[in-house]
Amino acid sequence: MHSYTEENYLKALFNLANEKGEVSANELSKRLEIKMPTVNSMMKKLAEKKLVHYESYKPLRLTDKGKKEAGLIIRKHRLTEMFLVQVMEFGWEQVHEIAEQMEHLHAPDFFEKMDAMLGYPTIDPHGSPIPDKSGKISWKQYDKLSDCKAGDTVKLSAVINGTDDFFKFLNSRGLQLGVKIKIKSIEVFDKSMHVSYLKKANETLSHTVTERLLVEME
Amino acid sequence: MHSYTEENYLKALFNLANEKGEVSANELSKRLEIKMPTVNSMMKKLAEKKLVHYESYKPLRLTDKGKKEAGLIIRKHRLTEMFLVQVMEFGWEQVHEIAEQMEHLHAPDFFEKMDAMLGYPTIDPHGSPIPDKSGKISWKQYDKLSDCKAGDTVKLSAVINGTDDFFKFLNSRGLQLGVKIKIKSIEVFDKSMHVSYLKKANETLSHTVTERLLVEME
DNA sequence: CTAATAAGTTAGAATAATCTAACAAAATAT
DNA sequence: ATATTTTGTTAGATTATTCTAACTTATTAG
Ligand SMILES: [Mn+2]
Ligand SMILES: [Mn+2]
Ligand SMILES: [Mn+2]
Ligand SMILES: [Mn+2]
Repeated sequence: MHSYTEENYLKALFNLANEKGEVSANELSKRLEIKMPTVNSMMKKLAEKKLVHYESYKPLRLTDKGKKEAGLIIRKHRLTEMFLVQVMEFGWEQVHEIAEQMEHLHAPDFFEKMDAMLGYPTIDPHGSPIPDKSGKISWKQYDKLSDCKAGDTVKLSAVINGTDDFFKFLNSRGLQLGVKIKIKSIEVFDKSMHVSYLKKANETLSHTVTERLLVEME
Repeated sequence: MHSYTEENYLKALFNLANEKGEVSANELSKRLEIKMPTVNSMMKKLAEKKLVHYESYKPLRLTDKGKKEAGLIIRKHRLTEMFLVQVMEFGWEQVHEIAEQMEHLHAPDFFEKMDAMLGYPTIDPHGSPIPDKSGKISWKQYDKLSDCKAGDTVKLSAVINGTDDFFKFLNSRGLQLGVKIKIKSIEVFDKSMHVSYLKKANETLSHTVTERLLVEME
């Protein structure tokens, strides 16, 4: 079995690879807030365990085994978040920190039960896909709201880089997953969008916001 | 904050103190399956942190602070067990191992929510008291079934030293908390009891069993 | 009341995870 | 094409948790 520490490295590697393609030791170090030499030796250790491909001065890559392990940890994280929201009635802004700890539990029955209680969900409360039991993720084709044009009508489907503050902002504007948003116009100046949704006829969303909202075209 | 490791020492000290009164380094070492010298240095470390009273060659004692910390960990353990049984429909024999891990989560909101969902329970699924929010435990006055006399009618209120196998044995006999048991006779030879309860007119319980069942007199 | 046994302690070593300082390689900017 | 900066690596140290071997104190049995 892998330690709590090793699991956090795997998960960070997996997430960085999906965000940026290649993963450098430097990015990993920043993401985990752990100094480079520590990361470097951990990479050698994970390479020993056949979880990472490591070659001096080359970008870091997870092996298939590493990807699977990471996927299974992320599965536990996202199932937990879904459980906390659906069953325990937490807000979507409250669940990440708790899931960050619970993802390290070694309790297959517990997560099986969660999964069943939730009806085998495929996305978490923030719209991110839940990896299957073999650790595989199926990515949806979402667009950033910031890449849409005036006149488009879209459905809010996922939130990325969601911090506590950002979720609170979305709550205060009544923005939840599933909400239909109509883009009325876009300011050339600062790329802010004038949109309407639900009972709101005219809301303004800054580029900082629209960049973090993933939508599906209607 | 205390490490996972330190928390397990505190909990073991607390439980041993309640079972046996005084706690020796030797017993603690056996309970935790950690060698004596390791336990010895951990005791010095916990003494530094004012969690344990340590004097060479004297029995170990938790400080008030230590008792409180231990109580709060046990609170999390037992709330978790109750949640797993009541909300997630696990069997009482399945929950201890999961709770053993979850008791170390640092997530006050999570346990608050559990507590509320359960209606602020005072006992766990095995009949053990759940410490309050200040870590205090209120002990109930239970008797061992093995200490009762022929003719007594009692209510099964708690199970001690409950292993997986023991819970499965109780399940197979339909013995749950709350069941009314009438003691028909006791074998002098081996102290086994002939009892009746529910629809069972004549069951035999060995001393090994009756010793682990705590009951209330009717 | 010794002698033997059990319990507790000290010393020294190992592994995991982290750090800082120093050095090497690769990438970037004149 | 060099100089500078950034990135990656190595070396050496630190803290936490554990161990075995050796020694000391306390308890128990004759
Ligand atoms: Mn999350
Ligand atoms: Mn984590
Ligand atoms: Mn338990
Ligand atoms: Mn534990």
